[in-house]
This record gives sequence, structure tokens and C-alpha cells, in this order.
Amino acid sequence: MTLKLMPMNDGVPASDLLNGLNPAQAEAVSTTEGPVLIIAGAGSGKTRVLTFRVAYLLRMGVNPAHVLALTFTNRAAQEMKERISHLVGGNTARTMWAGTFHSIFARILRQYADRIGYTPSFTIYDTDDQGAAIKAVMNQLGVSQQVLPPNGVRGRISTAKNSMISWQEYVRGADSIAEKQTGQIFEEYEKRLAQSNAMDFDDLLLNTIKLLEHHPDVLEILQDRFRYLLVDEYQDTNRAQYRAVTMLAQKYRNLCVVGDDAQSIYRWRGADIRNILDFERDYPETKVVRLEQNYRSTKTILAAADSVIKRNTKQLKKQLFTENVEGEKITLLACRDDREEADMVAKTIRSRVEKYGYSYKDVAILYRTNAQSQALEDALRRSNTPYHILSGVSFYKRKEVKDTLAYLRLLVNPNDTESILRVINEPARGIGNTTLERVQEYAVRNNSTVFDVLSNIEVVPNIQTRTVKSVKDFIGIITRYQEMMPELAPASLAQAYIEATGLPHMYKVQQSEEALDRWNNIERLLDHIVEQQDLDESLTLINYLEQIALLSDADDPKLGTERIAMMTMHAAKGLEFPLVVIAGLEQGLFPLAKAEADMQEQEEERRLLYVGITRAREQLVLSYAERRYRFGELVFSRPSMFLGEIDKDCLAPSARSMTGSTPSAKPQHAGASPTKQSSYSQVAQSETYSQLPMPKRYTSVSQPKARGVQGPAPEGPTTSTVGQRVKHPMFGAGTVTAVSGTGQSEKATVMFDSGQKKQLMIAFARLETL
DNA sequence: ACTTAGTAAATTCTC
DNA sequence: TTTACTAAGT
Repeated sequence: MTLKLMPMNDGVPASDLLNGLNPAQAEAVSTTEGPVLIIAGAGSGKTRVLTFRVAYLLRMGVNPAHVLALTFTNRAAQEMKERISHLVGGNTARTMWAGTFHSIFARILRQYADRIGYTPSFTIYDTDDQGAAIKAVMNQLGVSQQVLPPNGVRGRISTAKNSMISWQEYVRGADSIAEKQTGQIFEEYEKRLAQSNAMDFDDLLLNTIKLLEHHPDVLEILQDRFRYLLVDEYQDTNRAQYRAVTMLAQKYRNLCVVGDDAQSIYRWRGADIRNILDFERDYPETKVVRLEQNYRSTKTILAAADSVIKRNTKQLKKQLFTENVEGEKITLLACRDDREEADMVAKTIRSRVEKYGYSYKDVAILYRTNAQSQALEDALRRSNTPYHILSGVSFYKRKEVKDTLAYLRLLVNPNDTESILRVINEPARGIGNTTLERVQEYAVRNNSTVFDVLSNIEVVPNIQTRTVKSVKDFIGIITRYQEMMPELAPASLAQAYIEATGLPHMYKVQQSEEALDRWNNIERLLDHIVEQQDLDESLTLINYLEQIALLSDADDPKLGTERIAMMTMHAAKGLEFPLVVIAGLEQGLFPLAKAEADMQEQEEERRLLYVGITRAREQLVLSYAERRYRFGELVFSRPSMFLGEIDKDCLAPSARSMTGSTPSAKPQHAGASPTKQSSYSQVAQSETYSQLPMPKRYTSVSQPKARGVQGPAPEGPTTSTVGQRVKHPMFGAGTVTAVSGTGQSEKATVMFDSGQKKQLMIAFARLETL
């Protein structure tokens, strides 16, 4: 391909696009031919470069259908398309392919499914389905779940797949008994999925590779279709993704990858930093472009981020700088416990919103683990601050929603065994475990699918007549609506079919608040299908289900509404906010306990903090708590070692004097004899507690005044006596009728004056003595 | 076969 | 604290 500086039909020359860009950006945009490696520091206008690059290509006359952009989230892909449409106008970008590896590959695989032994209606299994399949296989093989935890097996199988190790290779390399067993499970698992016409997430990559390797004609078609490839977040791709991209790019070699090794945070799920480090070796003619000017953050924030990341030994050379203002210093909140931390975070945000005129959508609270969201959430709710959480228990993870989706999946692919087992007795139809065991056993023995066996249930011995009828009814519903599929639009079909399954009815008659909630969720899901169908006339049930299966937390459409965003730092990748709070900077939590001893893990945690800090545009607040509830138990902790790594000049004065005695000033383990105790242990407290800045006393919300029975009290046992009169914020006054348990798990049974009897955890229920 | 109560385990991150 | 699995009761 040769460059033609010809204006496109809209009459604007391509070079106009370069006007607002700095030299490095312009180079990254205009080097359209051949391999390009863009090392893009945080906030260096990476997204802008990517979109301009595509727009530039299109202006140069490249057919948008020849462009493939692989992004990290669907949201990023969508945004990219919109921006490009904006730049080049009209529908030009519509035929361009943009999406995550998984969604793009799923699309390709549907097209060529028959080449690799699937039908185009294959099902995509999520982690839960995987777990269910693995447990079923272990059951079938008689492997105890006590001896070999299914979760661990799932992890090992997934790791193997991400490294492109087949079950045959895995078995060959297995030494220990556990590995041999895992290998056996691996084999049966693969067979079970194939039988179910289903793929797990890893298969979407592996099967694409298989398709390209074994079918040269398909490879060539795809190479010719995707003449220009872009890969975003390249540092977080794994070997399988690398392999697939390499094959696709082989013919035209127009491969542009964008990444930042400092932001590589997915090593644990197979991301291989070699992909970025070896790029130049694999493509000797590579043009390397470094984007080093940061347009996002203040000098202070950038300096803080830099002071942290430079502690890592392995990283590509680059020096980020910014022409932005110095900005506010970073605030450090030192708190007594997680509840106080949450209250202080909430209070700080509210005051900043007031003082600086931020709106809530400008604010994000980031944390290391999802579990931390609970306390923060409570505090925000108490102070009436609007927020929303990305991830956690999302809508699509709810039982009733998953059940509904499973029913829908069966309509498209009745061989989907995991879905059958999930819903066959939901609502209860009198088809129990014994029956299902027999059916599965029969299916395995006769190399048949569970659905086929159920369809001919008479042939299975030892099934009760009543059960046979139930099974027939169940199969009847599916086949009946399957036949209607060609005639009905997906939304109305789904509506009628789900109604016929009796699932909504079951919840509706239960009348409890929870059941009605569930019923409501099913309705919402069905409404959503209607919506999506209205948006896209050509929507099929297959497309819809795929879209849901490949949804990620970062795709949450609620982002950008007038609320504080709460999420893990992983989920925050690619986002930015004027005000960012990072909570829970404690040893053992961030970095996680597991990473404290392992340098590699520690460096990954440090990169994660780097990602967190660089999400902030104007202001950054960090916090830690001296003690925190974990598993309902109070544990002590020291401030994170990372706090000591942040350049002192970046911290606000009050914080600076406080950090004068943080771990960096004194070696953490100085004097402390090596113990096996985790950093959360009480021992750690006595060693380092006194070195810590004492947090300013914070008047906590609703501190119970009473002594006897009251909230979390770490010191001494909480005691309450039978006959004690107490008051509860919700239930009102009452009398303690019984006490059970000790310490943190001490429970009191209270007969309230309203007539209600409740058993309450004394440590958590905010009871007041009267 | 289904319900319920009781206990064990979990909390790292995800397409 | 919440969730998930197991065991015993109906």
C-alpha cells in the first residue's frame, strides 16, 4: 500500500488532522504503514491518537471495513467509533470493526463455526458455568472437591489455556497426583464443553487461533479484511492474543500497538509483558513512538506517580512531563478504622465538592478489593451522597437473571448442558439430583448430549413415571418455542417463552419483597431485550446473549451520571476523574499480603497504584485505617509501604509532618524479630503502632452514647444481660430475652415492644441501653 | 424430592 | 458479614 495524500470525499485533507497534535502524536497518527509501537504514558492523549489515527486512515481513502481495532472494553470501542464518526463525519466508521478481543473473535467464530466443529449458535460460558462444568466433571470422575478445590482447578486450566497448552500437553507434563488429576479433569472438561457446543472465554481466543492455523483460506480472507490493525492496552495482552494478532497482521504488517508497561496490571491472568518488550524484535522494521507529555494531571500528581513507579526495576525508559499547573497537594487521611475512613472520605468529598465546585460525577473512589466498597457505601448512604458501584454484584449476576438467561440460551443452543442443569428444576418440577445424575451418566456413557437423553427419557432406566412426565413437559416448552423462533421477533419470543417456563410466576406468587424484586428483575431483563431490539432491527437472540456474556464491569452504562463512581483500581483503567480518592493504603491490603514477599507481585501492585494515582486530573486523596473489619473480625494494620515512597513534596503539610514517621523513614522490620504473623496481626501493631501518626480525632456519625450494649468495641468483651432494656434505631425499644456467643459473634435476642423478635449481632446492631 | 438449618469458607483483580 | 454447600428432617 502506498500513501496517497488525496483528500477524501468530504474535501478535508488528511493532514489537517495533525494540526492540534504534538510532534510525537502526529508521528503516531501519520505513520500508517508498517508496524508501529506506541509507548504511551498515562494521560498522554492515547485515545486521541488512536481515534485520530483511524480518522487519518479513512481520510487517506482506506476502506473502514479494512480496519480492526482491538480495545480493552466494549465501552472503549464504542467511544472510539463515536469519536471517529465525529471526526470524519456521517456513517463512515460504521463498517469498521472495533471491540474487545473476545467479542471480535466471537463474531469471527460464529461465522466460521462449522470449520472447527461448532454450530454458529454456540454458547459462551462464563466463570460460573465453567465452575459448574468442572464440578460436574469432578463428580463424574469421583475426584473429591475437598482434596482438589474446583476453583483451583479452574484457575490452572485457564492459565494453561492462556498459555496455549492443550489438555494433551498438560497431561504429558503432569508430575504430581494433583496435576495428573487436573489433567484428567481438563480432558473431560474440554469434551463436556464440546459436547455442549459451548466455549469458555479462553476458547474464544484458542479456537480463533485454531481456525487461523488450520484453515489457510480463512486466514487469508481475514488478513485481507483486516489490513490495518490497532491494539490498545497492549501491555495486558496474553500470549494467545499475541499469537492471533500476529497471524492476522502477517500479510500486510500494518500493526499498530499502544501500551504502557508501567500500567501492566493483569499478569495474574496471563498478560505477558514480553508481548510489548519483544515487539521490536518480532518486527524489526518497527517505528517506535513515545508519547511522554501528560495532558491529564497536575505536576504534583504526576510527580507522585513517578516517585512511586521509579522504584520498580523493570520498565521501559520514558520520562513523563506535563505543562499543566502545579496543582493542589495530595491529602492523606489517617483513620482509626474502616468506618471512620469511610466517613472521612465521604466528608472530604462533600467539602471539596462544595469548595471547588466539583459535581459528583467528577469524583471516583478507588480501592484494591471489592470487599472494601461495603463500608464506603454505608458512609455515603448515611450522608446522602449519590454514588454508584461498578462491579460487585451486578444485575447480570443475580440468580433470577442468570436463570432467565440460561433459559434463553437453551432456546438458541439446547445442547448447553450447564444451562439445562441450572434451570431444569427452577421452578421446582420434581426433577431432582438423582434423576440428573442418571441422565448425565447415561449421556456420557452413550456419547450423547444431556438434551438428547432428556428428549428420549424413556430409554434411561430407573426413572419414575412422574419424573418422566416432568421432563417431557420441560423439553416440550423448549422445543415448542424453538419452532416459533423463525416467526417471532426475539423480544416477543423471549417474553412469551420465559412466561411459559413458569419462572416469573413462581416469584410472583411468593409475594415476599425479595421475590417481587426478583420478578421485577426478570421483567427488566425482558424489557432490555425489547430496547436493544428497537435499537438494532437485526438483533438476534444469539447476538444479545453474546453481548451480555462479554460485558465487563467497565462497560457499566451508569458511568457519567451525577454520582460518585466507586470501583476497583483494575476497573478504573482507562478512565480519568478530576478528584480521585484511593482508600485502604495499608500493608497487607495494598499491597496485598500475598505480594509482600514476592518482588514480582510487589511490582505489579506498585503499577496498580501508579494506575490509580494517574486517574486523577486535579486532586488526589489517599487514606488508610489502623484497624479494619475483615471476615467480620477486627484486624490491625500498618500504613502501606507505598505511602512512604511518594515524594514528600507532593503531600499536603499536615500529611507531611505525619509521614515523617511512616515506614519509609524507619525501616519497616527494623528490630522486629521475624515472625510468621501477617501484617494484620496484633503483633504487628505493637511493633509499629507507636510510630504511626495519631489520626485527628474524628467525630464519628451516630456514636452510641450508652455503655453496656454498643457498637464495635475491640477492647474487652461486650456484655449484655437478659432483661436489659435496649433501643434499636429501626425497631425501637425492646427487652433482651437471650444472649448467645462471645466476643465479636455475641448475639442478643431482643423482643421489641412492637412485637417483633430479632436476633442481633451485638457488635453490629447499633443498640443503645435504656 | 424438597426444605431448612447449620456450618464452613471466603475476600484480589477479569474477558 | 454474606454466601455456598451439606446434612438431616419432612
